[in-house]
Amino acid sequence: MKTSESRYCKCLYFSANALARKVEKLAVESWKPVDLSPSHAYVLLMVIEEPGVQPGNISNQLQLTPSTITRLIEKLEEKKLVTRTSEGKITNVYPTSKAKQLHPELVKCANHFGETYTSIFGKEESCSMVQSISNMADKLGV
Amino acid sequence: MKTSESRYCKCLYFSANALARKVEKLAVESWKPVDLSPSHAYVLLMVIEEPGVQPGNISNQLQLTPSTITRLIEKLEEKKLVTRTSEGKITNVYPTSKAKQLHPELVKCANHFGETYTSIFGKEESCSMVQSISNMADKLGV
DNA sequence: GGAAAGTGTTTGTACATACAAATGAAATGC
DNA sequence: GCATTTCATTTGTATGTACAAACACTTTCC
Repeated sequence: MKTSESRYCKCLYFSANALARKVEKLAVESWKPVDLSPSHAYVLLMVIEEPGVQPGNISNQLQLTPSTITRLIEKLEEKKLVTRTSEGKITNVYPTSKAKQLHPELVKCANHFGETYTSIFGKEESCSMVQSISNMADKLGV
Repeated sequence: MKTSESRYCKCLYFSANALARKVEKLAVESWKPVDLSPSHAYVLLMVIEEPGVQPGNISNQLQLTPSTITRLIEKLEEKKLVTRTSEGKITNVYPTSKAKQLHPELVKCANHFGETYTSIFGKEESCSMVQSISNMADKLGV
């Protein structure tokens, strides 16, 4: 069933959620090769590309709450992909060598994801829509 | 932090999710007066406006899986807002009188929600964005 | 220098949703 | 007319995320 066949498609509530869920599905598929969920994968990417990065920083970049980041990091720690060290009130997260080895694969998945939706929507369209969507999110405030 | 300040804002994954989460927050706020979550409220609206509607139909319109609809209906049943009757393999959902009394209030909340985001984005912009977002969701298939 | 306010992180808990499998009923095929 | 497939719904279970409170450390200010 197409979203546009729904009486409720005219409501931002459903369209925004429907889009997010479908994008999520696509993303999950893209990251299957590394056996990580999209969120875990992006956290790991950040940690690899900026070793020692702090949870609060990840939280800001990924637009997820600090508690969510803690949970994501816990999982990555279980998988021996990152380690945490605490000094004082701040925590630093570092990639393990296992994670570093995985880096190229992660990048490949990220690219694949991007290419998939770009090929569906077209290049211009993709960029402008992502831009507009980010803009809307911003306007809706913190 | 604005979405646009994130390095990852250029990725559809984050922008779509960030938007959905912020819209969700706004919607939750709008439906506080009737003490229902947005999804519950929309299911209830459908049931009131189309008494006897079937879960599968609700599922299609609201773009949520059948199991999710079952859960939403269960909650509404607990709250004495709907009743279910099964004949054969099909189930019909009916509003209680309590629910019917609530109808005007529900409509008010729905309108308030719509007006809120329209006033934030502007009328044209709102419509065209909802349209584009629905379109994108459609293009992402099933 | 000690109390109060602030900051970064984690923990407890709750909710929305999905997927997969189970159920129960109807339709189809041979 | 029974076996098989299909369909609508429900149940069991898992995941992703958030909020609120707790914690641990820092900074500020008198």
